[in-house]
Amino acid sequence: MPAPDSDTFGPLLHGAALAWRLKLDERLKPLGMSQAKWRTLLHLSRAQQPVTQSEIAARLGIEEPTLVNLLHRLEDAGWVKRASAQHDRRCKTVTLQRQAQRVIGRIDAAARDLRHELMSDIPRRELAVCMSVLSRIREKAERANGPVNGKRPPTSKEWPK
Amino acid sequence: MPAPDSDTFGPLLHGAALAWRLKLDERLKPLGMSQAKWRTLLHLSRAQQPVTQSEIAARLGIEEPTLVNLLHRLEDAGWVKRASAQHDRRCKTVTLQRQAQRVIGRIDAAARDLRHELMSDIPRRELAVCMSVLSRIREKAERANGPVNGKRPPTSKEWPK
DNA sequence: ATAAATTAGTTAGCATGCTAACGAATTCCT
DNA sequence: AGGAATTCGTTAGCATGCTAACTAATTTAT
Repeated sequence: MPAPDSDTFGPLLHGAALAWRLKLDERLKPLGMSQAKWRTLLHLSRAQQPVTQSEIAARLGIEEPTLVNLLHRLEDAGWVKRASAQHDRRCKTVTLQRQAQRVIGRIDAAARDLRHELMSDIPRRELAVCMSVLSRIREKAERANGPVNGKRPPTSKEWPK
Repeated sequence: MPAPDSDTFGPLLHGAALAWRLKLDERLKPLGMSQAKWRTLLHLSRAQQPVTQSEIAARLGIEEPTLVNLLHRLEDAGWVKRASAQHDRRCKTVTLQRQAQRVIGRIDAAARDLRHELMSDIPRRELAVCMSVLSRIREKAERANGPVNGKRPPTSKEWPK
């Protein structure tokens, strides 16, 4: 027996992540936002340079085809605009429309508020232990031997939360 | 400043949960399994009585329409069978086919192996701290005030992992 | 210089989740 | 008993992820 409660760690980890995500989604819904959308907008707002689609996909940890769909919806909703890049006609640069600039502050604030609500009264020492455990688990899960093939997931996702 | 690394806890939590799930999915893929499917099969295998669809949905933490689709795929693949219940003609009971019984042991073993690989060399005291932090966060995320409406998520999901 | 390889974006098709709206069966109330 | 409310399962339609296979453009290598 490695650890007393090892059998419930999985559900707990997934439950905590799920509850966090659902709560933020819930709060951002009135802004017409969903996780996929606001993550994309936040990333764009932080970029100094115009960004290409593959850069965004890599940063968000999703595949390009997934991003294409997402950008279509964001474009239809008037949040972003795509244009061909001059230096490389294969690329398209994605930029925020004016109205998107306005909501980004609200998205940021909601994420920050939630983070504080969820973690403010947890002693930082415990938080540090928890984070170190999670790091090791993520690390191992990303490197663990595959089933038969040695396939590897795309090493860690970014979460601008 | 509540905690030094509070800004990266969100990404870390989600990254760890994601990496864990991806790894298990990866290992079960050769069995023709995906998370949604093996979770359903595991639940059925543990039920003593025949189970109705709404019971399964509640246990898995998904909505009924979602389950309908999933059961269609499981039925097409020959894993489960549906039949109308006698006591209540609105209900259908779901039962495992013989071939499903055979893979359940393998699913269980894969989940157990992974759990041990990921957590075996983490000191149990640290694990306990981590779990207690995650519990508090999940708890709060599930109870935190909604955005405008007082909507509540369905309080914690089951993970037979 | 030009054929081969690579890269960026797209489309097609699937898996997994959701909400809304509905039909059929059952239960509840008077 | 009989109409109203509830419950179970379904369909329809959307959001978000994936892989595979394609086009167009650029870079690399001969």
